[in-house]
Amino acid sequence: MKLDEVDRKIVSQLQIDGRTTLETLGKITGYTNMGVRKRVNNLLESESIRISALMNLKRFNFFLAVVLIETDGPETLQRLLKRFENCPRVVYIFTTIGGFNMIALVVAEDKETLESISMEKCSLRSEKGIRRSEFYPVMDVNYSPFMPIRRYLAHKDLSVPPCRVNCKPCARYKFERCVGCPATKYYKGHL
Amino acid sequence: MKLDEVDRKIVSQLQIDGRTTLETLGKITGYTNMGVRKRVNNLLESESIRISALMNLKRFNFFLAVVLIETDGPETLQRLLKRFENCPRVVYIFTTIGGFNMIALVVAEDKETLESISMEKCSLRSEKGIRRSEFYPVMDVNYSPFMPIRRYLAHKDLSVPPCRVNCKPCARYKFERCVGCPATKYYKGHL
DNA sequence: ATATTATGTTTAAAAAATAAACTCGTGAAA
DNA sequence: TTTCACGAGTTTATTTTTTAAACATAATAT
Repeated sequence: MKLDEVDRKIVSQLQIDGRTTLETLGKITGYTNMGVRKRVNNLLESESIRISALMNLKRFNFFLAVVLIETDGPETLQRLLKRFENCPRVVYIFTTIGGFNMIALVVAEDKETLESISMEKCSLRSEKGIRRSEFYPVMDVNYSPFMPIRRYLAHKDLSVPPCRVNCKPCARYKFERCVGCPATKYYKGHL
Repeated sequence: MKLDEVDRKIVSQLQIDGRTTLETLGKITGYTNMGVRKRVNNLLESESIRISALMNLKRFNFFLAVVLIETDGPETLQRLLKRFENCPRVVYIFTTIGGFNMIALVVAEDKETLESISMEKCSLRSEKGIRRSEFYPVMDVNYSPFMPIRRYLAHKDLSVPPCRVNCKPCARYKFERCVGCPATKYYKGHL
């Protein structure tokens, strides 16, 4: 898949404002609104692009961290991927080659909760079969504070978190040092 | 800033489809289209959210890498941030605390070019004052292949790249092992 | 008590999106 | 060469959406 100059202009504009009208996109490209419509529809239907809401981390005072993980083999890696597939705190999970074979970006509503997902049973690092891991709290997201936080996973209606680690028995949750999982009923935060 | 249940539904839907009409959002929330319109406008004007086009890495066969950097102090860090501010290959740069103080996500059109931004003078790692760095090619972006590649920076009209490192004298560029900088005229790739 | 502000609704007008039929150039097959 | 199908844009008429403005109403501040 390759984009020509017209697609490029369309995508650039849609990155700045994903709700730009077809009329405006037409003017930018020198096409009619119907011409540009077919381009945009193609891009969307072929899944070349997606137009999506990003959240401003600064506005919401969200905290990010990068987690580096080395597993003892591919089974552990797969287990981790499966387990955190629907975790609303996971922004990205990359599998990599090199010293670490998994790198994740995770989000929390406050520092205390970030600490929970650094150490507790609900943490990526808690999985059996992890040889080594490092945890880097993010101080600044430079250039642009907008991130694709998976809000639709924070539906607050489950009784067991997607990762299957119940918050209730956790001391941090009990003593109000962690807001719990945003996908469950007993969530206490504002994600 | 806090989102209530209505905002939450709006943002969730806009994450799935950023061009969802106000009518549809109204139905989802039980509001009129004008009611929901004010919510959406507030979210956008307060910069709580942004609606933006993301690119499908798989469709375009893009390659990602995570770069970990430890600098000798804050000056080097600031210099790096400044230098790569408008680099179209940078997806994210985080400043972190811990063993590494900078973590970046970079993108390339092919493996050869990825290698360039791992080692060449245009690489994040080439900056003076870097004590230590690691480079992790991403094998898989799990769950969702959509990423906010900064396409508007790939305008292909500069004569000197934003990072100020000219591609022309570079052997990799000369021997077609690197497509060069997407912000410049002599770019040979398809970003 | 009395403004004031934040939120939502209604209405009518303007703008945008859509479906369908049409045009034109290109490239493959007869 | 001719013909036909196809992709990419345009035009037009119609339907949907968006928008602005005036109006409600409840909560908050003075």
